[in-house]
Amino acid sequence: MSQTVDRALSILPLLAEGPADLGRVADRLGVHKSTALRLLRTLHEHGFVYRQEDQRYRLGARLIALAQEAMENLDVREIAHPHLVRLNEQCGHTVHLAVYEENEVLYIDKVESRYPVRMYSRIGKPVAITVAAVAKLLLADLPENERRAVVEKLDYPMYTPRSTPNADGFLTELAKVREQGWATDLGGHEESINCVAAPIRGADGRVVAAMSVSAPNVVVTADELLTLLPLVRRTADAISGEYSGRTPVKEVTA
Amino acid sequence: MSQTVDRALSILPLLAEGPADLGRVADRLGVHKSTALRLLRTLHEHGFVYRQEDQRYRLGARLIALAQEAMENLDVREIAHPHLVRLNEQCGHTVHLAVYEENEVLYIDKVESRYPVRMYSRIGKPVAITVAAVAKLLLADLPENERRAVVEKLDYPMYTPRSTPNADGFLTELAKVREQGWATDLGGHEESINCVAAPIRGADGRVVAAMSVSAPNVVVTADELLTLLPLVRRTADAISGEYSGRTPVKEVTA
DNA sequence: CGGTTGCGTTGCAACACTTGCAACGGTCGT
DNA sequence: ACGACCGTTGCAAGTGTTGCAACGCAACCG
Repeated sequence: MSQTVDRALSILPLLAEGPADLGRVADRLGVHKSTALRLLRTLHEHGFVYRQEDQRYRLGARLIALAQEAMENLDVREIAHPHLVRLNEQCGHTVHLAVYEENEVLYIDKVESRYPVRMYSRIGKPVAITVAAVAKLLLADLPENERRAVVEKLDYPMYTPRSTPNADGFLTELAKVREQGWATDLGGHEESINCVAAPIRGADGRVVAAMSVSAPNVVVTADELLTLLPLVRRTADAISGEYSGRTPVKEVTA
Repeated sequence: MSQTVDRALSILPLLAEGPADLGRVADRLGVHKSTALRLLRTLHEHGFVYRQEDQRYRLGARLIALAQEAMENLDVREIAHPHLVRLNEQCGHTVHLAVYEENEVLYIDKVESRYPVRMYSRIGKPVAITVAAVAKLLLADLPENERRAVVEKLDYPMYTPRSTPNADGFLTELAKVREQGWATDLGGHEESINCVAAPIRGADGRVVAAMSVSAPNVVVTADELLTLLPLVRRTADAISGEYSGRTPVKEVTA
């Protein structure tokens, strides 16, 4: 909607690929070097980009700090965290918390497995939306029309033979998940990793987040992991209860 | 330098304080509502802001994902991580990795203490720059004039009676730190928490990052923590060596 | 129930701001 | 020492941005 801002913001994902010099940024944006320079300067003033010694631009520290604040403002996260820790203490596996936001599912918290074999994932990383157990729960709860729209637009990469192959299969899966109130990912993302997930609901019953327990086959079989389902659901329900109980609206005085 | 972009970017820190509606954003920016609306729309298209059901704007998911990528691009981090983990396995305490960037010191990695009592800190959170041990190391290595400039501009909040009180005291401390090649924070930030830190240097000898071990008094006394100094320094040196050894330039084909 | 207030939204005309150009200055490599 | 390359700056042209005023909509209240 605003050309100038649009261009400036487009620089950031570009720099996320790695440091780039002025010429490169200008080329990728399709604008004159001087234009790119001025945009970069503005971004720099705000700390969104950083200029390293070799004069190339990198993403800046303020971006990281800001993202941090963004996450801390999510109250689900704060409420859920102690529950996630306790669950981890009980079962020992990796515990994740995720939310949905405009075509993306994002991990917003994580407690690491206590077993030596750990799965790779990072807070802030967009989730493999077509296969992750938490993603299924979050998408399953979207209003009918929105859900269809999102599902149609997705890609369905075959991470493994058991990955969700296409939109139709995914819709069927989502229907099942919505009905049963929990979800799994049995080797759909990484051959040897399974997850069980349960939804966290707000006072109105809508799913506001989802949590999961993940473990590799070498530690527990899928069947063994499934025996944790009641525990996971109880934990999710506990968080739901606490979350709907009060609405701790952080008031910022004008 | 670019008014439009400048305004747009100013919206983000503003939203970091908490969700805000259109009117509020316009007021804070000092522009007409329609202008603010268009800026917000552009930010929205790029996923930097999110519109919640009550129509108010929040920081968006893409911001978090971008910050994530920004951190993964820092090669010190990647190299250091396994060393941090090993150090944590050896001593059991919380291990931090931090870098300096334009007047801020930022934690970019962390391995949690294995003791039940943990200190609060978060990756991405700007560090208490006047007292943290890692901050001292990073600032101590700045070129004379830049160091003075930064130190003068800082605030010196008295978190505890042992916090650095003012610029002069800080400069003295930095001189000491530079000379001895390591730093401590003994209850300068939180009364009961102590840290020992060591610098990580690039091939040219400049400090590129700093790492620290932190533990509360209730677990180990300051003296006991200091006995870990050799171990911390060895770890830092190991990282330095590996970091200077190769320059794994991530090439992105145009 | 109708009027009022408050909010987000849109089309438009004026003009401020952005844009690309051309030229400069520095650094590196030959 | 020369040329090539990259970042930087002043300027004139014009495009994109801005504030305004008017609209639609919901909530609130008399």
